[in-house]
Amino acid sequence: MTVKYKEIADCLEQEIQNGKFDDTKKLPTEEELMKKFEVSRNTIRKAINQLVNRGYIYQVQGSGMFLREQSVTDYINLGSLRGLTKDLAAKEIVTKILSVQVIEADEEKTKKLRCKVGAKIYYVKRLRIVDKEPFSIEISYFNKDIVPYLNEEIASHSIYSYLINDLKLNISFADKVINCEKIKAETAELLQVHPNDPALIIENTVCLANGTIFELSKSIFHYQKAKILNRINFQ
Amino acid sequence: MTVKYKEIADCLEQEIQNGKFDDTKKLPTEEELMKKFEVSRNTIRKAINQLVNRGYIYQVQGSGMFLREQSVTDYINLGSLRGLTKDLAAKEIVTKILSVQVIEADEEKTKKLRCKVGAKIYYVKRLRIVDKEPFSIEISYFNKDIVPYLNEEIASHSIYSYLINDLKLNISFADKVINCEKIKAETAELLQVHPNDPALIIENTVCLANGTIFELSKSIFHYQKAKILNRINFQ
DNA sequence: AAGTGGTCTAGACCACCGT
DNA sequence: CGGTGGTCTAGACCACTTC
Repeated sequence: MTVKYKEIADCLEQEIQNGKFDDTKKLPTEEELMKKFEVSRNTIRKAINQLVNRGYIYQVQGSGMFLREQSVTDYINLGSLRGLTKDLAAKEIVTKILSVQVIEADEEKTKKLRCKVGAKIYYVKRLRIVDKEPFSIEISYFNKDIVPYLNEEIASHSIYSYLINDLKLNISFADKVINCEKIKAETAELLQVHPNDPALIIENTVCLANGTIFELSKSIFHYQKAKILNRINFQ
Repeated sequence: MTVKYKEIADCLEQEIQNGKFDDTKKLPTEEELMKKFEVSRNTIRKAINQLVNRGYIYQVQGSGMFLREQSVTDYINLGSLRGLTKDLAAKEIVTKILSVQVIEADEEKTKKLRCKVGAKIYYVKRLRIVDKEPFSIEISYFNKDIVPYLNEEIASHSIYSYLINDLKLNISFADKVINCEKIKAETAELLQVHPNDPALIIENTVCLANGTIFELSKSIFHYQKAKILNRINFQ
């Protein structure tokens, strides 16, 4: 991960977050950045491209690179694959474990996780509490071939930190399907809403860099508390 | 728009959609594509990058480029900025105009559209009907400086086709905020659901390449019919 | 006309996958 | 080990914005 363009992107991201360009809303030119970081133009452009994709800036040909409006806190960031802990870093997040166990894949899980019937998978159900109020229910299934170990201790913090930093998993891409439904009675009770109230749902299929599916998850959000932000660029 | 890498990306996209690589689920190597299209490696890689961002393929270092699982046509594609007509191309879409008029910006619109108080803006309210059933209500506000003309005729087809192909607007990026709410009585009636049923909401702020905001919109979707798909890549 | 981003080339070397 | 993608460089020319 010691790659020049990512280091530059992370550095600039930090500077943006620290408000370094807030007065002009404008970044240095590509030439200036080339000199500052002592790299070629393509490397600068690749770093810049990261910031564009992360939703921080936009580029105007002939004019420059400018900050995008609005802070990104308080929203679930659909574009990141980092989990709630990172999205809502400014808030206090408590996780209550409802279940962590190894189960055998039934036919549906086999199909969705693309594993064999009877393969071992981790089943994790958690209640996420944000600023002391119930925020979401998260039900996850992990392929045990890829996530060989998991326990309540790990699940009560950030599973994604564990997967990335400890297991060194190379998480690469995901499909996310969003819809809304009437909430079921048992879930409603956990989220402290009424049965048949709305619920915002995100279903996730997450893959490693080699294309292997390693996680399925379903998150059910409190309809008054969860807002999803997605910044997109036309291509 | 006659740019090599985009032409190559569009060509490969077409081939993917035509099922050309369905047997192996694998694309030709970069070298093969360089020869086929007679361009440099960087240009091929830029084209490939488009396909990755559009959610068609993933790359595995040392191994090759592979198709992602088929994206179904029944989803609203959050990553595109093309409007419902393109997202649900396989379906019959009918648009019923509820209102098209020029209004003056109030304080709230002024702030969100970043225009002057009293500036002229188009207000468009439409009911979208998919396969003969009510699907969504779309309320849009366009800055009249940028969209000088609009009428029922245009609004009853694809506004985005008009903006891109006729007005030659350079639509570039957008913020999308998704949440869900209890639906209000008047909207419920239009979508043929019950008051207080769930509603899936997408609020959109859309910008041109130079950063100007030109559209605000709010789409209220039928909770049982709308599903949003988002394909993301970890960066 | 000067400044700044967008496209494209040619070539080098590295990192990872599979045999 | 050969094949294949990932990173990086140096330089050229084009397109758009701004003055």
